Amino acid sequence: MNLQRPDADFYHRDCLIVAPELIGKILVHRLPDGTELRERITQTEAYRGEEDKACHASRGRTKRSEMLYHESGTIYVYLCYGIHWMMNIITGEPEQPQGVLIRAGEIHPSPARLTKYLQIDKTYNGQNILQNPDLWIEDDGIVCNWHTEKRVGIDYAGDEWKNKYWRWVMD
DNA sequence: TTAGTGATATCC
DNA sequence: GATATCACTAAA
Repeated sequence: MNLQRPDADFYHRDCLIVAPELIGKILVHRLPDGTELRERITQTEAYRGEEDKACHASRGRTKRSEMLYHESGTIYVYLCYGIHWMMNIITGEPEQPQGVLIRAGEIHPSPARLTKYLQIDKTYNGQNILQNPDLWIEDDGIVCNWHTEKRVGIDYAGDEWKNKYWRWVMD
């Protein structure tokens, strides 16, 4: 098997390019006891810039949205509804807030269940996925077909932004 | 359909 | 300091 890991150039592109390319890749988390949890990504969503009303950076740079402005490969994890951890990977240029939400995996088809299984929480917020020895993306060469849909759970963002087909789903 | 849950942003 | 909001899930 020919395993590769996406490098800095992979993430250093627009989120609209990176999001579909993450489909089919495998997210791996190695626990302190050596156990490796892995899950193939089946769904992603792009959040792009301060003008994207659905993006956490739409209200400017805050303590929470800070990570969106960091260099590509930075991991952005935040707590939603008091219970659920959401994991994003930052893409594109620094200072241009954008990222890709890991929305679902093969076994755990929702963002919160995925992070729960992989045991990803705020301790990873702000770390770089290219530099953390215990968390990485693997490419086993499988190419998947996908289609796009509207993003979910962002009714507050207004018609222009909530109707964008910025969600990628594996077929 | 609705409760659960708590950090964050925004308003006094 | 107080309140409203929220990129969700599970149970009913």
